[in-house]
Amino acid sequence: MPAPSPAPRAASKRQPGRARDALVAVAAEQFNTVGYYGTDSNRIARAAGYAPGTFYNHFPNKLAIFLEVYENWVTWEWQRVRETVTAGGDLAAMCRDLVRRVLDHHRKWRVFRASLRALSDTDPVVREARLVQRERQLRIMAELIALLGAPPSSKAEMAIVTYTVERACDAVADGDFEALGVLADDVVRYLETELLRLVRPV
Amino acid sequence: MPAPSPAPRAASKRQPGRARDALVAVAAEQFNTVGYYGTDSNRIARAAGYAPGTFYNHFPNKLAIFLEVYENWVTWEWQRVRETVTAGGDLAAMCRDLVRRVLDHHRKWRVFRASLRALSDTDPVVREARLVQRERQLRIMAELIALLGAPPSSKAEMAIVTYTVERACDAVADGDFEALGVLADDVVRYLETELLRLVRPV
Amino acid sequence: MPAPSPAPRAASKRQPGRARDALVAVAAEQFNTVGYYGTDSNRIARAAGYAPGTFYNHFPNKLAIFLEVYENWVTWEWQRVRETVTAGGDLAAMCRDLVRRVLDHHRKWRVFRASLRALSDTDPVVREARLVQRERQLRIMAELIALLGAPPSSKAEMAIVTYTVERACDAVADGDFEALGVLADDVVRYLETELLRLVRPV
Amino acid sequence: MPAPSPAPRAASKRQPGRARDALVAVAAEQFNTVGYYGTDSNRIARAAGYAPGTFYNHFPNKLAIFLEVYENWVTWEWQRVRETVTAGGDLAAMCRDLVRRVLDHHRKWRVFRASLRALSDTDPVVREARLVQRERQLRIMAELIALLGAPPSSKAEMAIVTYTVERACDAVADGDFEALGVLADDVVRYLETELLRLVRPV
DNA sequence: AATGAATGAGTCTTCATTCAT
DNA sequence: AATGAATGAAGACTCATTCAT
Repeated sequence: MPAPSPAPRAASKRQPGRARDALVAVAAEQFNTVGYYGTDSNRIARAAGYAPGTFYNHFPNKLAIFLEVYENWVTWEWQRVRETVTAGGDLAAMCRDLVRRVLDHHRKWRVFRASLRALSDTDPVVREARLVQRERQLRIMAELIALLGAPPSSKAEMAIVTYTVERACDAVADGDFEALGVLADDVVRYLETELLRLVRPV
Repeated sequence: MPAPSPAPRAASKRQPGRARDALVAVAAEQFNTVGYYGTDSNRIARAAGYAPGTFYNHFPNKLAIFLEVYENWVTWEWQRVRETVTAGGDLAAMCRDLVRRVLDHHRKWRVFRASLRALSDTDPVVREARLVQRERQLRIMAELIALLGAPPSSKAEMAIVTYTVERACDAVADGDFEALGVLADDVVRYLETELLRLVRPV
Repeated sequence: MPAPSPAPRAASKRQPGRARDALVAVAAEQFNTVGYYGTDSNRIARAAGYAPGTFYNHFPNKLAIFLEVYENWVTWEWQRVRETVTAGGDLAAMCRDLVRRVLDHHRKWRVFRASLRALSDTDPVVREARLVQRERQLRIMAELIALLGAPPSSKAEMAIVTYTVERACDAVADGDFEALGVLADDVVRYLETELLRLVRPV
Repeated sequence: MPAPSPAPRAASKRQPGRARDALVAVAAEQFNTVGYYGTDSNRIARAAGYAPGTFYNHFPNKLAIFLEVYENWVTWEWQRVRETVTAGGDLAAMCRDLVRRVLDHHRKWRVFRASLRALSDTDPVVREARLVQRERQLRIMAELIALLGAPPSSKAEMAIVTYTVERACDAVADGDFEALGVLADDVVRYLETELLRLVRPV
């Protein structure tokens, strides 16, 4: 029995797609600040400049926007990877650049990734979404390896490298190594080597 | 941490330490079933055979019991590792056994580990606790390596192997590899090799 | 993520069963004032002198307390019927008294009955509960008829009379007849006759 | 009220009255499926092939369309009754036919009638509307009785029969009798007899 | 006449935590 | 040590209604 409400506001907001984008942007920022459970859908809407109800005009529930943020995140990451790869140049330098960029991305999205990892172990929907994104990443990886003229790697190899790099980046981003008195540089070098091995042409 | 035991009968109450143990056992099981946020402190108490208030006679808050479960978890894991190492025998066989056991442990505590990973990225208290346990693990690892007569490894090396094994085990436990059509056996072999490299005497 | 809350209040309230009774009483009154959909669980609790959460310590949801009010309602009604029947005396006078009392009861619970009727056509749980209460009423009716020495009626007869009386009482209570310019007395006389026919010994 | 027709194609829009009819048809179907409170005005519009705003171009609020559905319902019911009566023939056969048709109608609109009954006990506007329709029904009834050459009945008599038939039909439609193990046939025969008594010429 | 994005108060429900007994 | 009724702030989600276009 919702009571009648007054009319909507700002005319500036009536552009279609505007609200959805604003919502996703704010959600990404919130998830990356206070985590999934610390984020409240009403706050996302308010912070984006809308009323709570607007959120549910664009997403069926909180999880849906989280999944959308996730998909965007993967897209962003691989766009940067592709940029680096297509820029060409020395292989070793490229690997260095790659690791640096991926690391930056993980560093920036530390808390969001924490939530993602946590949820995918608890929520079947997130788990499924993650699998989908992983497949996507493997496909892109294979494509980029081919682009470099390297021999195709086995799915197992690629999967292991993907997980290793990802986890290591998360760890560096989380400051785990640093906190343990280990130079992150050592880890970075390790990752660069692993990558180089993967993309080195015969 | 012994496997969760059934809730104590009324008759078994009022024995010192009894309630606390029962609560921790039930909490471990709950965290490993529905995750941290899915676990209800009242429910822990009830499932253990006590009233909600009793929970707070033994733990200041929900996080405290989670941390206790975590510490128990680490203790238990390394007890098994130590057993395997001290049993002696062929190095390669030992590594195989080690990986298998650790894998089993992660598999069994899959959901709990998911929550732990998630929380440590969001909650500073959990993060701190995790660091403490990591140091502990590194110390135990160095000790066991020495026990085997292998040359001491760098902290970086050990940390990397620790993270790699841990993440890989989590991934296998989560069925990630399986879902991707990659045989987990390949991963297992990879881990065995990494371990062997670490503990091999000069 | 509910925030920690301060301690409970009034010591006078800690008597077990007290809260539940107060909640049911207030709920009955609310349902009978603004209907099921107009009643809010937080308001029930507050009006009973408790916090919102207390409601859910006693009932799983709003429907549950509605059902409890319903069951109580039936119990009250038939207690009054039984009183009248066991009081003995002239059959015709008894029927007059019966109709008057049932009518009073329906008049008093007009709005609640409106909600009950509406819900039982929409909600399968309420529908089921209603059937259960109907059976109960039929059993009591048969028992009372036997008590009066009247020959047993068929289930069909009793069911029809039950429905007729019930609907007619609802209609009178709702003021339908009155509003139509028909004297409610005519209806009442009709019901008395029907009842008398049912309970008249051979 | 003709049976709800499928939502109009885009091509059929912009014809005067078209939208209003489509909205009413969909609303009737929705009210009869999920009840008044289960029906969403936005959904009515969408299902009819229009945007939410269009709904409020044709009706001031949700209640208004409900009332319109109700009026249509009554009109339709009495059209069928009139058809049967004017068809002439044997009185007893006619009464049988009448009861069957009214029963069918109630059966088909079971859930809608449930909502109507509920609302009229809670909402004064619906209550008023119902009274208006009742008067209308009584007028039609008197007219039809005269048509049959039967002596005029008292308003009380007609009102009682109207209520009885209505409630009994609702009960049969709801399956109440069936659920109680009573053959609906018995009820039907009872209603036929009551009707016959009403329309039988001296 | 139609649109549809936006509104926002309202409502149910949860659960970590307290404290008088 | 144990109890368990009570707390109450928080948060997800709904939906009748509006209005600028």
